[in-house]
Amino acid sequence: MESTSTELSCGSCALSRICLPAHLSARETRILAGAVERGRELQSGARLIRAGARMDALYVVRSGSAKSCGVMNDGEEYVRAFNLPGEVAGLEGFADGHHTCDLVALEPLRYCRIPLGRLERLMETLPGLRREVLRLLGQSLEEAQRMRTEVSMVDARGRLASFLVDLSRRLERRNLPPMHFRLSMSRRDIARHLGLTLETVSRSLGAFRSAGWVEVRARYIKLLQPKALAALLAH
Amino acid sequence: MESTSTELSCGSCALSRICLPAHLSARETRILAGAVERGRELQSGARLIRAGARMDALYVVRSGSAKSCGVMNDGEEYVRAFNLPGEVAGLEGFADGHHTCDLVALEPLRYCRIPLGRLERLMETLPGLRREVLRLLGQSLEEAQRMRTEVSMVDARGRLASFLVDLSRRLERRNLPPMHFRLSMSRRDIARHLGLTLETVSRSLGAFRSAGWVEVRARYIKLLQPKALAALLAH
DNA sequence: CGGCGTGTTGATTATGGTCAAGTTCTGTGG
DNA sequence: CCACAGAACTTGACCATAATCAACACGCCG
Repeated sequence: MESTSTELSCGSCALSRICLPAHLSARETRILAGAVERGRELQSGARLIRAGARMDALYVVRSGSAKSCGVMNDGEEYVRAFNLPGEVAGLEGFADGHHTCDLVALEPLRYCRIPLGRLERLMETLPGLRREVLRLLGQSLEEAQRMRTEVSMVDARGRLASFLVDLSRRLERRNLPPMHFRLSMSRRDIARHLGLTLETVSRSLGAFRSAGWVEVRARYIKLLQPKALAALLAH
Repeated sequence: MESTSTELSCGSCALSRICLPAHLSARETRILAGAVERGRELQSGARLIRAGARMDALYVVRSGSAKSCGVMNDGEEYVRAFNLPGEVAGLEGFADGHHTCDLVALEPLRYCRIPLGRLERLMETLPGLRREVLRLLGQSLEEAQRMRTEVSMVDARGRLASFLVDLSRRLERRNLPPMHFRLSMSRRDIARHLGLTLETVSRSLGAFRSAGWVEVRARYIKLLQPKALAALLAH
């Protein structure tokens, strides 16, 4: 949990428009920055949060990406979410003070950490931060509920299309190329996230490629006709 | 939004152990109660929250039940949640200040309402209320994420069994008979909630009946072997 | 009693899961 | 740099589950 002087503060962080300080005033951002700890770089596969562990902080991805995942009682893995830079993970721990799923790095990962005690104290005095945490939770809730209806109402290709389009949109917000990117997660992870098998993910990608909507080479994806993909959502 | 003197205050409400005041001190409960408005009785089918409307309050079911629902772009209805007495609805509105789904009464419904402005002001001074709202959001998030993995990993009977067992558990918390109850929602609503068709719900119920696990007469359900139902979740 | 909404049951079909065989990618060590 | 091994991915054949289409029964209202 070292913090060197060369590290960015929230105010000057490239992610400040996307991350927690998004709607905070300059003063609030400065105060929040004082509570943020910067973690050392983790390697791929490292576990930042463990299911069952006491929730002691919020974690924010600074660079790299992660998956929020766990195992069902039958041993099958599930993937609740993928986390890109600027996204906050571990919010579900507010339910009872314990995390219910793991947070695992998908590639070399840097992160920030906001100890819960300090967060609670800051929320007492910073109304903007209070609103922001509520907004984050509301957003995660809305997202989870939307995903749930999608999994139950949309077919395999529609779900994969939605996943790709959503990913593209999130990359765009981060000023990363939205039409040509590398998937940091395996087909299996995508499948577990969308409630499919990896074979179906593979086949659906193949169908998109045959239709000329995407170019696929291993984990590199190029969206050629995002509108055609988005149209699959209408069913 | 009338409030008569015969109405219960939060402190003496039978739901106080389940509802928002669950983890508040007596003092905090008393202060919260001052902010709570009691709505008049709505009839079945009435819409308490409309998708797209500005979020102006939190709503709590006091008696009766409701569904949180909406329509997909293809016109199909989906059901995000059913709300029992003591449960808070509309939390997803924290995302951007607007509701994304309707809240519809399934039977004659009474409710409480906490205007957002007053809630925010109270959260400034009541740390317990702050924690409680975060807990509620965390719980809804955890629930939505759990449901999502369930819809994608568990088969039709497993999902229906889970639904019945969960309903039973929630009724028990409210000191209502957990083994013999009336479903306030139609088969269609259950199907839309679980990502199934109403035929599949009907057939699965039929299978449970044949197995001797439940008694079904119209909307009246009697759980005979809840353990057998719960065992379906292991898959 | 009649009519409609709600629910049940049956026959058929289609989507995606399962099992299996191969191919490509990636990283490692000679 | 190449050879190799193991993982990740693709593709195919077959099958099971639940969706669809359809007919019918029940229950609740007038």
